[in-house]
Amino acid sequence: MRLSLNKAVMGNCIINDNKTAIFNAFLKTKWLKLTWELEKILQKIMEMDEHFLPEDLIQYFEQAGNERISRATVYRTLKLLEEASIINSFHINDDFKKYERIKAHHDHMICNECGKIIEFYDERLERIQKEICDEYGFKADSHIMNITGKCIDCRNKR
Amino acid sequence: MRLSLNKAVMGNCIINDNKTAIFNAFLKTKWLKLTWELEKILQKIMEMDEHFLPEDLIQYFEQAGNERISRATVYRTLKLLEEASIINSFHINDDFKKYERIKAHHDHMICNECGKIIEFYDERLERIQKEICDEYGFKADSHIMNITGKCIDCRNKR
DNA sequence: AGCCTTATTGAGACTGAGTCTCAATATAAA
DNA sequence: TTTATATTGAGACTCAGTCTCAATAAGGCT
Ligand SMILES: [Mn+2]
Ligand SMILES: [Mn+2]
Ligand SMILES: [Zn+2]
Ligand SMILES: [Zn+2]
Repeated sequence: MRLSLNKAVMGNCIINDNKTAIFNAFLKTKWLKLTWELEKILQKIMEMDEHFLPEDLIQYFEQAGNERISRATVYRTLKLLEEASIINSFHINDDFKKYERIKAHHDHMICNECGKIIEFYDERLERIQKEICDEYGFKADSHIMNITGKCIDCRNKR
Repeated sequence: MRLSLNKAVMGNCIINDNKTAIFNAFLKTKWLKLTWELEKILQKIMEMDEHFLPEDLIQYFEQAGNERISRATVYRTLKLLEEASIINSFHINDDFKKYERIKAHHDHMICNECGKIIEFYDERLERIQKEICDEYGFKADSHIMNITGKCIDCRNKR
């Protein structure tokens, strides 16, 4: 199914949805075009669980009743959204790449018993990281910090 | 090629090589057997670059002139060595899983221009992580912290 | 040293996440 | 509306990693 980006759709997204406007601005800088598919994918990401797999989106857009978008387009769009700093990706252990919407920067604790992901942010950690980078003359542009172990709930079970 | 684990080989490895002894002890706890292949793989890892890919080992053991060990065995052995805490794995960005020998714990800065990996260790970082985990009642058993950006050499080129 | 149970090996088939191709189609700027 | 350029989807493809299974090796026991 191919729909055109008519005024009604534009009215929903470009005017009212901040994220779509940001994404469109990003696309313009690279002479890329905003399509109906990109909008739908971004919209779906916004209503989904914060941490998701590409496969989650692919399945959604394969389900009868939902708009159909191909796996190729889903992957292409995820790359663009990451470049546009709207989403973020990271690996948990051996598994696949996971994505999350970018809100404020945070790090992760991952329970290897129940799989729960706890987000935290600590100013001291960030400051010290900055100091260490300065010592090495390293200009950081991002970092990932994942702590794995056992969450409080799983520890209490027993 | 299949060789038996004769006394000469044992003499080289089990008696003299601390790591092989440790690995063997680990294997015993799981009723697994120490084979000539496992020894060769561990030995090769010890003489290789500190950060390596499974594919590096596979290629080595496929080269004419070297002992032949299958890709299945390489992958199986890497898993065992990781379980035995002799090696460690982590992801850099989108890429594959990388392994490294475990020495002392350290974190990584990764230059996304030249690919260089800088290792560092900072007591303050570790202490604060511990404090944060305590706050959440989270029992950490490991963490990965990778900072990506531009190293000093790449910054000076220009 | 030899027996015997159990674990390991390698060839190659297989899986599945992610990429690529290309003709048909949509976008956006003029 | 026209036109140049970007995007899409179907499905082939890649390739890291896993699995299968018959042949073989390890090592505990006597
Ligand atoms: Mn998160
Ligand atoms: Mn390292
Ligand atoms: Zn848990
Ligand atoms: Zn560099």
